[in-house]
Amino acid sequence: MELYVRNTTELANLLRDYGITATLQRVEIAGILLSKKQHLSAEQVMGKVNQGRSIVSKATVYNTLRLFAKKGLVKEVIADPTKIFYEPKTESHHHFYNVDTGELTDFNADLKMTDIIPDAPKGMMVKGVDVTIRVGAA
Amino acid sequence: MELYVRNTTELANLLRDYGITATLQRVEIAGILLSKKQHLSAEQVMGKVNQGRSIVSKATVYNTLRLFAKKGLVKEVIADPTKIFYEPKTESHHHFYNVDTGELTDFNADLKMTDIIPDAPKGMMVKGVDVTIRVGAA
DNA sequence: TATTTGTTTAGACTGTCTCTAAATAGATAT
DNA sequence: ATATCTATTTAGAGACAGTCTAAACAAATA
Repeated sequence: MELYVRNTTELANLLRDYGITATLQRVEIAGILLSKKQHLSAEQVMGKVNQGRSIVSKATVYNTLRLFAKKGLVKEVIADPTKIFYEPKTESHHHFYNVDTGELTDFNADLKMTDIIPDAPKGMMVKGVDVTIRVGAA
Repeated sequence: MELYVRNTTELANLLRDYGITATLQRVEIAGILLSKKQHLSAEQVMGKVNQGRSIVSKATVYNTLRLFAKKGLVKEVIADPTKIFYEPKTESHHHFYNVDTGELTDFNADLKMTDIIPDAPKGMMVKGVDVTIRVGAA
């Protein structure tokens, strides 16, 4: 599964690999978000996908990002209390969150966080571990 | 600094210890949130503080919780993408977040997370480390 | 061609949270 | 005490991310 894809057919195949029907709008959105390591909010995707022309509606942007996250193609980052960020799902990494600017930056998890976390409550399954390091002006 | 305080004068003193001017409204809110280990949203605090009668306005609830967090008396929990939760600031612990129900539960950090995290970016200071374990129906 | 199923859409709507400008309360000076 | 200044609270308007609805559209199948 190749991330950071640009080509339309490759993108369509990638979507199918994740069980997502490829449509024009979905390919457009995937093309933007998966082009490189980045964290984009729904409104940022909205802006980039509709540069000038209007291709994808707001509802579709929100629905599509949610769908991508549910299918495991992208990851939601919950760190900014005002909005969700989306990022390509790459190797295990976590985030610095700058509380002054709202900026997100990655750091690699050399030590697997899963090694040090407790078991999930009975009947529950661990869906993921998110580590956020809040940073700010010293 | 005694958390889980109920008594009004103790609460007022606690607020002063944290550099917060004690007012009727602030003491009411502190009394609710600091009474025990719990995670409350602003709207939940709003509901509890105004049982029947109306004592504290919405604006004051939001402003006060933000003030408490800034002064270090309570902690903001960013895990639910739709709202902020507030909790008494106790020993280092982290959270299970049930993605199906939105429920938060604590787990103790026997291993200090600060031991395994990388340095903050240049000129930045680490304000805190939050670990959220997303769980859901198996 | 008709039917079914899935996707997209504009725009209304919701819920959390913030802002504003006025009223109130508390503290300080005279 | 009384006047003055500063901090706090307030109702209500407003901002903004995100969701919902019901209709239009597209694609696949009968």
